[in-house]
Amino acid sequence: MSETDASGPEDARLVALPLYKRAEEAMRARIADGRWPPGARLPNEPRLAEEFGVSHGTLRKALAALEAQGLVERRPGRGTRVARTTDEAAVYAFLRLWDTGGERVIPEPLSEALAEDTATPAEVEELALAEPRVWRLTRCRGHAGRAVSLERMVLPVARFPELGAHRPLPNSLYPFYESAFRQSVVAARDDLTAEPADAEAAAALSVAEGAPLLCAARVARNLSGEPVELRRSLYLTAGIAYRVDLSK
Amino acid sequence: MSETDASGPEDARLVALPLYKRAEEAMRARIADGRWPPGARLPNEPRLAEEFGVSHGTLRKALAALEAQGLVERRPGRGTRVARTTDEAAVYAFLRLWDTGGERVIPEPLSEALAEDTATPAEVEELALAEPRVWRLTRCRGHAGRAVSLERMVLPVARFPELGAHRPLPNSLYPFYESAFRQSVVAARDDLTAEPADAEAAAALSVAEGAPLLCAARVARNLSGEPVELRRSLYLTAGIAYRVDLSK
DNA sequence: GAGTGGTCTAGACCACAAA
DNA sequence: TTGTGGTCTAGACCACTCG
Repeated sequence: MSETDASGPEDARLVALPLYKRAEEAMRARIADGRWPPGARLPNEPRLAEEFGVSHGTLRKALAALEAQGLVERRPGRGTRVARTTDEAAVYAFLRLWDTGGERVIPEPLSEALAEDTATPAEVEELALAEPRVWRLTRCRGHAGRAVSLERMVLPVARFPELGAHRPLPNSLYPFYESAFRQSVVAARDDLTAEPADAEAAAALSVAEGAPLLCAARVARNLSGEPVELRRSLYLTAGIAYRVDLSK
Repeated sequence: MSETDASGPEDARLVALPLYKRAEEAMRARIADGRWPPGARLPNEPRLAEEFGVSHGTLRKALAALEAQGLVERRPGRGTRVARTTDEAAVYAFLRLWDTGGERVIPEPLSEALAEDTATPAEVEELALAEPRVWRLTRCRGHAGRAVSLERMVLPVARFPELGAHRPLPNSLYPFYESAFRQSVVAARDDLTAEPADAEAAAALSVAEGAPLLCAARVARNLSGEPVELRRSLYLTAGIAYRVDLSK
């Protein structure tokens, strides 16, 4: 049985791709556009193989790639489901804080402020905005009795309508983006620098102005690679570090 | 043909592992212990499959895992080789600096100092040293006409004998570790913090004492997971950032 | 017991690289 | 031309989950 997104040689863009790659991209597209929403169960392997016109082994190679990227979850005897950002592993993927004792750190919310505003030209560029209205969310979070981070988020109003109706916002924003606005964050880039504390950060984190803070400037993206959120986090790295594991 | 490291069910520790995993671990062991040194060419797939007593497809699944981890390189028509740390991709894996223009930054050496010393108790612990003699290597590197990093490395003398005979050391240390001392770095963990510049860093980087610097505290490990190098890099993040790509 | 994903095989054919 | 890795198939059997 032929499928529009697993089309044959008539599609010039896909004709050079191996079958397993075509099946992978077809399934990725279904997840990205919502035909297979987070949590949805996929047809079983024989069905998918028949649908895409490939063998069992080829279809499994495509599914293995999606699983490796954290897009689907497979369990023997249970089936294959579209992964949710809610899952613990996905939350930790974007929260890289560890304390000196070797334990993960999850800061708790201390305060938040939300306002609607017009994006700066740089923000319009970075968020690829067609319409310059954005939310500005500022959040202070703490750990072990003291404030450790000041985060300033920029969110397109077009992607997050009525964000103000959901306050106070939950501690974990990405699962909330997914469940409330169908905006799944699956990738992010952090540019890390050391910055002197400005007046607002100094007050929020109880340090002197000019004290060294770790700054993480983030662009968070969805499955289609579209920017969804800008975030500038300032961390007071006393007893806490931003951990990065590197490998060949 | 049977192999000691691809043994049959008589090996209780491995009996539960699937065949592709056993083949993968057997090959990983050969790379780790030097039977297959960096750059060495592996037997072709049919030979390996016969040697491990598995089918073509199963053997390929094991090789694919090693390739994904950057341990081997495979090229159609050419064969499979053990990857070298020298390869460009491997060097960049541990150098995460980008400038604001979106270009990679590779700092050039400005000065270096090397001394033999006794490791602190913390260093003995982190490097799992049986013998406390270490090299202390301090290096200052620059980019675009100004000093941008001050790096302090700690290397076990037992792993790096006669390190002093190789001065001046090359800019890329990890390929040098591999070629000169058979010490391949395949993984590292950076703990990032913001620190005020001490007197030495302030002088080396031409900033005021107390100025914010990005500090990367690294433990670099070989294929067996053994710590090979401790490194504390201080970066002047003016026009430069430490970039991290995160994904589910 | 029915249905799911996980493993493994044996063989075919292809594209690529080097002698 | 020879040998390499890359793709794909058809079918088998297993382990797990759940009703």
